[in-house]
Amino acid sequence: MMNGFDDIPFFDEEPTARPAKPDPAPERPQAGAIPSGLAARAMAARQASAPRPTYLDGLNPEQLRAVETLDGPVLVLAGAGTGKTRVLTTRIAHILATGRAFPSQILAVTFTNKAAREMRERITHLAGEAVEGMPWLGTFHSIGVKFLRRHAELVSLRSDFSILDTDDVIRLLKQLIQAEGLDDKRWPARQFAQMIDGWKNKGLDPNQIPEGDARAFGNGKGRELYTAYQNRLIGLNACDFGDLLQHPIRILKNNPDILADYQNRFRYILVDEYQDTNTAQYMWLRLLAQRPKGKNPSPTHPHKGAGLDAPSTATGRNTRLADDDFPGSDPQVSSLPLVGRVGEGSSSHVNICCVGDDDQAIYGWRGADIDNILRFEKDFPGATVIRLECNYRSTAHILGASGHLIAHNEGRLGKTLFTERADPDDEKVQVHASWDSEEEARGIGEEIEQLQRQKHPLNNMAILVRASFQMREFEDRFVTLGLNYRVIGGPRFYERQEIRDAMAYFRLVCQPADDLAFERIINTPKRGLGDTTVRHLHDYARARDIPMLAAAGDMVETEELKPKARKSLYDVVVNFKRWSQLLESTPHTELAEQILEESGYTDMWKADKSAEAPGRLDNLKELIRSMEQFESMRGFLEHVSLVMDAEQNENMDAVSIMTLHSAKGLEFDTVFLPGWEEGLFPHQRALDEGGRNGLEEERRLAYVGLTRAKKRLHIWFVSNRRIHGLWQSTIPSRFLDELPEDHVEVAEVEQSYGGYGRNQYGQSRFDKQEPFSSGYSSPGWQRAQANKTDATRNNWGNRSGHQVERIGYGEAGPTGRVIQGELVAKSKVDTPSAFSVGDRVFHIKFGNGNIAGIEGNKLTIDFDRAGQKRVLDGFVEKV
DNA sequence: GTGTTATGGATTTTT
DNA sequence: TCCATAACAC
Repeated sequence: MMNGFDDIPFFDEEPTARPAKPDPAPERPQAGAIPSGLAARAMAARQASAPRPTYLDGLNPEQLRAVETLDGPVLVLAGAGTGKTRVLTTRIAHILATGRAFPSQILAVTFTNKAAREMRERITHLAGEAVEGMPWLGTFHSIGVKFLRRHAELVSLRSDFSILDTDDVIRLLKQLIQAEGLDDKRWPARQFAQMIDGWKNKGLDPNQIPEGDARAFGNGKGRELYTAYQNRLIGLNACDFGDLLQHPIRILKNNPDILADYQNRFRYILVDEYQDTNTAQYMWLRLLAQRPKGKNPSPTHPHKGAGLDAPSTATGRNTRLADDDFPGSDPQVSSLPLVGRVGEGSSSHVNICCVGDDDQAIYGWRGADIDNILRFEKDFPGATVIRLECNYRSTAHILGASGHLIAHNEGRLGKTLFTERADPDDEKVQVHASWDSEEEARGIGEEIEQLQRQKHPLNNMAILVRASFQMREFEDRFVTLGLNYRVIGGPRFYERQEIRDAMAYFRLVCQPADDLAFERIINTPKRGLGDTTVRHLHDYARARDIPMLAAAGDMVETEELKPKARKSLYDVVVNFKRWSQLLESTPHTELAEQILEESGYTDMWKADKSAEAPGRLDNLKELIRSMEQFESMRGFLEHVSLVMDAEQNENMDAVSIMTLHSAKGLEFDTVFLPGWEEGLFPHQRALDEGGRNGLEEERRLAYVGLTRAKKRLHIWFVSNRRIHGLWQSTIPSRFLDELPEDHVEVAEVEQSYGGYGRNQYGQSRFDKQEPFSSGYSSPGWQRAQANKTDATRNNWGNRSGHQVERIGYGEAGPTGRVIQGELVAKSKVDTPSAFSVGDRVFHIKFGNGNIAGIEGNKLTIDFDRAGQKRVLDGFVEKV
């Protein structure tokens, strides 16, 4: 099987020693010419006798080493809360300050826009304005776009290509699937979109995908469909997200001169969150991090004498370096006097610095390959590996608990975090048991209110859940309590229907070939242009290989359409023609408003009587407002396609609710982790689909959760949870067993709730809870343990009495406890229910009742006290 | 061409 | 249970 990067040579293929570089004596800056900020500090740094620059103050020895080891490959293993971002930003400041590179010669990649933004801000803070000229600081995707806009023609695109989001992609794929004569229900476009995404994450084009993969979809037509999709994208002058990396890789591979150009340009490469890189990103990095081949234009000092602040110091010019002014291309720059210690960075290795934490790799499911970080030293021979293990975030208890948990994973690079903080008042990690998710939400609400009474800001608290369905219960509870909360993640501004519709109008005006935009809005608002008309247009356009808008322009001249549709379509065509003409002459916000007005789009929502309509109109206004910050409509569209998020209201004091995934990188004084039950966390599907690796990723996710907390960490689990409308009894997460006793205690269960079901139908397992300090010996805990083995049979997705596959480590873990039932396979067989209608049964949560109906293994039961509920048959017993 | 009922599926998510 | 999407009737 081709892996797509056989032809990328390794770094050490060219072991030739670099020529000796000039090492000019630093010049003394001229009095009065000293600019503020970075340059001044840089100059100070350059003087042998001068004290070390202030931006290095306060770094610990490892951090300092990570900042100052500028030559050759460096892997910084930065544990949670060890100052990763600080190292990264200081390192860049240091490179700039020592004059080793221009801002435009540094490639710094992140995964999210947020991380890129933060990095830019912090470098600016450290280094002053010079960094605003860092054109190659951004996400993999934004850098990919920038590259691709320049070289689009090499992959048959025009530089004004549009970027499709997942929604567009799915609609397009659906068309293609139907065009192949396949049943789009049997072969869902959504699933195929994920497959394509997976292939692109691995850097595979249609010819390279494994035969098995190709056959697995669409009656064996996977490869044809993928090919057709790529062709269609070119036809649409569009890219999907994967292409933003795929196309650049292809361009770099096929054009050695371009590759060499960029290899020369990027003197320093920095990568954030390296553990999350996928294969394609790895390939791209590896291409760029190679030594230029062949006719090497003196890589040692490609820009003679171009120390960073040479221009700014000497002339005051160029404090903001434009995109293209990398040294050598600008005679003014390259003729400036030699100032910095240029060329010192040269060695036999490339200056790539990757920062990451293998213990926080939680994106395997979307193509991230944790092996990239585990393999670093092999990939980059002679690499310096620096471990940041001093944690500045959490208490010793939190650190102890999380470290103990993550130690259960195999295949780690291995770090042990420590803290210098030792406060006897720090509380241990608390584990709370509750009866069901409602009580869980109540309990956490109480705790929050308690903290609030002690004047702790809500902004410093967060609830981190495994799956987003868990959020609702908290929201409901907080609404009744009148407690401010903020949901992070969730549906985003630019994904709202009205925003996407409006954007489709704008897209079509800027890019008349954007058929997907055309199809989205041609009948929005309703114009009587339904499926049949669209199909006509589609066929016409396909037959002549022209965009649909153009086809519409043609067809209104013919008699093919019914008069009504024809008139309607004519109006649309004329409108778009007019708007396109106004594009250059009218201010873009004005034009945007005009488009939404004249198309009848805003009227559509004004006429809508539903509750959401006014909100949607507000959103449209907000959209126009946010356009103001951009120079043109095109610039705005580009921004939106890459930056899908819009900032939240941060002025309000509110508890944050989010998934564990979106919590990565954040920290809070108090963190609540609800839902630590088998099946939910670790999630059953992760176990089913990912096996041991899946479990380890779940454990890393748990580790991420634990390490978000600075002072207080409260973990909760429930005995009963409703999943897909069915009540199921649950058992505590195995991760709870993996927490060390000396840092954890079981919180007292407050009796005040008197929740329904609790004392009526028997005691909760944790009613008589004793703290962990007495060992895991409390009756409740023992019962839970007993239940655990027992309940494995009745576990999620498992039907009563089915066979259970046990794959254990077999060995005692660090707790000294044997982990059993490591993975619980999902049963696929539906055995007929052993119950019949009318049977009298007992359920642990709802008590006694009579079976009213049976569908497979799902029972509908009329309970004496709880009313009618649906439960799985495994959770009731005959009485 | 549009409004209403059935069906099925239901981690995690960035760009 | 609950949501989105899809087939169906008007």
